[in-house]
Order: sequence, then C-alpha cells, then structure tokens
Amino acid sequence: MDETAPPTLTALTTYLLSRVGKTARGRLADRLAGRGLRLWHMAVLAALADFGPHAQRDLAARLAIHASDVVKVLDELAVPNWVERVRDPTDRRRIQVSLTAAGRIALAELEADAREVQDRLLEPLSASERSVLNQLLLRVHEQLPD
Amino acid sequence: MDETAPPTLTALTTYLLSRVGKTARGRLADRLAGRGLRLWHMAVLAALADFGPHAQRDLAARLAIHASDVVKVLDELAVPNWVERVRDPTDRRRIQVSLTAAGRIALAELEADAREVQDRLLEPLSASERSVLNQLLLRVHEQLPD
DNA sequence: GTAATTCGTGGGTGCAGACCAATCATTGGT
DNA sequence: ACCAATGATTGGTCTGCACCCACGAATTAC
Repeated sequence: MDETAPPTLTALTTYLLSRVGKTARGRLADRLAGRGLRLWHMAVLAALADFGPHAQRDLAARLAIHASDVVKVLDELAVPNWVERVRDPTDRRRIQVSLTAAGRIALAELEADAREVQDRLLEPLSASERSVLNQLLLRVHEQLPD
Repeated sequence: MDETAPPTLTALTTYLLSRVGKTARGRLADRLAGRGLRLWHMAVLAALADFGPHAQRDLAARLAIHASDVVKVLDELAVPNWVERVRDPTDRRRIQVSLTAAGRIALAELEADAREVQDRLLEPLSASERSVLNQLLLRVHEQLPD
C-alpha cells in the first residue's frame, strides 16, 4: 500500500512545519536524553552563554518558560556544576545564574549533537538551501509573540 | 531586559524548526479544538479525501499512528457522520473507512482554518518566500522514515 | 479441522510539557 | 514601621500524546 502523506496536508506549510518540527524536536530530545538532559537544559545554557548571567526571572522571561520550571532545570544543571547560582547582593531576592567553564564545554558538546541531528535531518537540501531555510525560519521566528 | 532568543540556538535550524513547528502545531490545534477536534482528525479526513477509502490498518500505516488510536479518532469522526465504516466483504476482519459528503465539507472548513493560521504565522514572508519554504520543507518531509 | 495470525476494539499506563497555589525571604512605597 | 509586591522554591495538577496488553471475530496455513 502507498504510504505517502496526503497532499491536502503537505500543501499546508503549517502541517509541514508541525510534522518536520516534531521530528526535529524529537530527535534532538532523544540525543539530549542520552546525556540525561532535555531541551530546556540546552536552551538555558545557550542563553547564559550568549547573554551572560541572568536572574532566574529574566531567564524565564527570555525563554518563555514558567519560573517554577526554571528552578527545576537549574537544579539539574547545578549537579554537574555547569551553572553557578549566586545571590544578587544588590537585591537579595534575586539569584544571579552564570555559566561555569564546565558548562561552556558541555554546551559545545550539545551543539555538536544538534548539528549531527541537523545534518541528517536536512540531508536532502544543499548547503545554500539549508541557509535559505534557516533565514526564512528565522524571520518567522522573530515575530513570534513568545 | 532584552528578550531575544539566544543566537546559539537560532543558528540551529533544528531549533527553529522545533520552535516554529511547535507554535504552528499549537495554533492549529487550538483552532481545531474550537471545533472539538484534534490534529489527527484532520489528518484522517485528509487521507481519506486524497486516497479514497482505507482499511483502518492502512490508515494507521499511512499516518504513522497507532492502530488503537485510529479507532478512537474514527469513533469521534463517526458521531457527526463524517466517515462511514463498512465491513469489507472480501475480508470480514477489515473495515473499510470512507469519507461522507458531510466529511468532505467539514474538511474544507478545517483547511480554511489552517490557511488562516498559516497566513498569520507566515506573515513576515512574501508569497514567493512562502512557496520556497514549503518546497524545502516538503523535500525534508518526504525523506522522513515515518 | 485445528492452530497460528490478522484486524479492530477497549481499557489502561507512562511520560513530558505547561501551569498553579502556597510559602518564605526580601524589598520598596508611604 | 507596616503593607503590598517581587523572586525563588516546593510540590503538586492537568493535558495531550504515544504506547501496550488482552480480547473476540475472522482469516489463512498446515
């Protein structure tokens, strides 16, 4: 039996985004799971690497993640000492979170994982096509309310 | 505070796919939820519209959905009489599922919903860019194992 | 004709994501 | 000095999704 997807659906970019995005997410998540991590762990490390130390509430705002979930992610990132939590002296309610050297190394490994996943996923596309795809997605991404 | 996403992540097409795909999925799902439906309902209707009647096992194979879940989706699609289940006379274990006229109309409405969601999501892209995006995603989609 | 297999069905489990309510320490306004 | 608001934390809930097991009816293999 023919196992192609319905053209009615593949004509919808929404559907393709949903479907391809889901497998992208799934494969990356699987890869991270091999290290006992989830996607948010990588996102948090990346945010700290790119923008420097954050108060937890700012991390939550930037990543559009619930504040209470930030706590749990940070708890797990603190175990291997990838992040450091220091109480902000100017406002002792806040906790400044920063990336450690070990965290930076770990992030680099996760990026390598992600690139492997990506190379396999985008195999049918040429280098320039991949670049176009990234550009288009980036433009769409930038105007997302989240 | 700056609320942009980390470049380390946005440089990864995998991430963008995952993120944009998730909101695409979410928005479409919300829209369908307004009609009491989920994504699989639309997928099943589309498969029947595009490829004609299926035995349930073939629907499951085509859409890469678990057989036991097909049953539940069909149960719900049968309530408003959008699908018809007829026992296959040549193999009375099989049940041939076909789309009714009402089902075809319903699917058209769902497609309209999807296009609205899509227009808002892809707003920053020109018509030709949207077409390029669809082409690229389609190529990626076609080689997915599922 | 009996055994093994297939198809649909029902009920139930497990997981991950997002969210919520309550609590405690700290701060800023007045 | 007091009160309202904020930040972090804990320990839950709720939802959707995918999957699994066991069963009955029907078919195919031997």
